[in-house]
Amino acid sequence: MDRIEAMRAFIHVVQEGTFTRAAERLDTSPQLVSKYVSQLEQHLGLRLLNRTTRRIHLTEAGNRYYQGAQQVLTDIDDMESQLGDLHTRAQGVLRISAPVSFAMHHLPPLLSAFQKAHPAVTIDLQLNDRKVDIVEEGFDVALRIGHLKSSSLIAKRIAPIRVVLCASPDYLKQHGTPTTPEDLIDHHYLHYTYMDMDSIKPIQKTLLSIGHDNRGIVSNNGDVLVATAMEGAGIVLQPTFISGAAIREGKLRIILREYEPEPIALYAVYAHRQLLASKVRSFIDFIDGFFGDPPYWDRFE
Amino acid sequence: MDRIEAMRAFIHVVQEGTFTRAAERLDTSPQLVSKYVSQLEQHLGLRLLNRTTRRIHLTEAGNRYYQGAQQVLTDIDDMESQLGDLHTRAQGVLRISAPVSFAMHHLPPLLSAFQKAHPAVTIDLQLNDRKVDIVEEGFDVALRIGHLKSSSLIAKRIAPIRVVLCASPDYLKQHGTPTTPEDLIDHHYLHYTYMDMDSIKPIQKTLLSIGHDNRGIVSNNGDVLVATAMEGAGIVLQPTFISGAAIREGKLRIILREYEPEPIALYAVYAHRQLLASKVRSFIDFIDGFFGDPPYWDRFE
DNA sequence: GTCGACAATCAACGATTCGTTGATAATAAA
DNA sequence: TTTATTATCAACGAATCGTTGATTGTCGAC
Repeated sequence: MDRIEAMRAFIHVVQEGTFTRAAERLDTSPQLVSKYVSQLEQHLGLRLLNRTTRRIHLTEAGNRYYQGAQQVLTDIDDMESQLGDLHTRAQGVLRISAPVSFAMHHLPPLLSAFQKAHPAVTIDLQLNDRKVDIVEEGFDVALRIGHLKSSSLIAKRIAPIRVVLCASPDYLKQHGTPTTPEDLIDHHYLHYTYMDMDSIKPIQKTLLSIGHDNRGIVSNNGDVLVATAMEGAGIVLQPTFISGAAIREGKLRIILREYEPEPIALYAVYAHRQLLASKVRSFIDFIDGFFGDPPYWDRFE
Repeated sequence: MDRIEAMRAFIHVVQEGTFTRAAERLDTSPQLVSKYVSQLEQHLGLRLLNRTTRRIHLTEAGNRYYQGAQQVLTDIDDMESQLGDLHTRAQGVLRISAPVSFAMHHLPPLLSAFQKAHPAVTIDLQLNDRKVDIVEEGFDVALRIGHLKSSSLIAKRIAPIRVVLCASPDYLKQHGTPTTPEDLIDHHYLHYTYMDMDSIKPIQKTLLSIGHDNRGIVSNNGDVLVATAMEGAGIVLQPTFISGAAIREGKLRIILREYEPEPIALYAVYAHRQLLASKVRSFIDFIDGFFGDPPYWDRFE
């Protein structure tokens, strides 16, 4: 028995004064209304209505139940309509996890525009380069860069991420421009410790061997490495969303372009495809296409 | 879908942190709990829980719904347990309709005793000799005297009601004691206007003819007629619950005893047999047998 | 009074849903 | 890796739901 429907039926009977009219209101049959009320009485173990075929009178218990049930139903309706708003309008707190460097370079304009479009959404942006568990840590959505292994999560591809080798013109003039991966052996390499090596296989071996030589600089922050490369300290392998501006301005130059690995991608990762809160859905829609195709940071040539 | 059960399932999942433990608590299967929560989400149109196979986290919507649902469920439980009390303990207002004379003569001791046995019951006793509609006028129980025609109401027989012809010894000495119904023609008859003539057929004809002669007194109150008969004003046909005391004391003498009509009865009439509020059930049980068998007012010989 | 109209309930019948069982996918622990 | 645990899916029989037609009881009109 659906107690809520039964309560609704009972309340309508009381208000309309008759089973038949209540049934019309509820758009069902008098028989069903009668059944509901009977079941309700059975469940409660006492009579709610004294009824002849013509008229209806509330029992004392019925009177109390009527008031209580009315309250309960309005509570439920209020609650659900409130949730309905949550569903249709984007509102509430949107918790986002994102990689540090990418967020610092490219999220501010997006966040600003999104906030303007959805004023009722409060954004909580947590920057972190480790792989967070979005369910465990309560994130609505996480931005991730790389090749994602399959999981129960949904990963929507937002933009391609090119990773290029580059160095400053000064450095290249001084040490020569490599034309094959093997040429890299003689160079300074600015090594990024979090780099996902799976995604750049073609030149992986060479770079690793360089890394082992410890000739160069190691950091877990790409921005520092790129800036250092601009100073002429060596060759750096970094995504173009960091190095793109310097390349466009001529402060860095791409090398071994024909060995550039297949682009990896930026993904928006979230927990499910259906029954998504509107704030999440809106954010995914918003970020998808925001950066252009190709993304604006890749327009340096 | 039973939304209430679904809400209960959801709440237990949140509290226990796991579908399986919630299922144990609810004494059902994890599959069913999962189904319930899914249905709830489907109904609301949004996700309440972010779940991996190992852990569970509340969505923002889920958090709100959790609090609301918890409130709703406790409200319902409170309401129902309150009604449960109403059902098991006798309490509340008990509205009784009763015939005027019977109530004045024989209800006070019963009411007093009942009140002592069920202190939480407030009695509202309405005296009325017309046939009230207990549903229409909101009575819990009506006491009625007579032969009841069948109806949708339940009528429980409480006691036999003997109706006897009697007169004072003085009157009989003066006018003679009738030995056949035909003898009554020459007598004064104290006529009760509400008397149910169907129940006293054997002497009905004679009495009616006397009534038409208008020789005697007419009243709608049996007590007045009996008291008048005790003064020697004539013959009266009244139930023994009025005349019994006078007969026992020798102030009235029964006549035409062999023509005494079949006893009619006192009935407790109420609306239904099942799902009776405890106060009504208690009262019916209480009055049944209270007057003895035969009733104490008939113990005059 | 007798008849007709209306209201609630009862009975019975498909169609649907419910709740169980077994299997599957995914993750954490060992 | 393997094992154990967890949530979900699929499918089946059983129970319930909601409809239809008939029944009972009550009111109003002639």
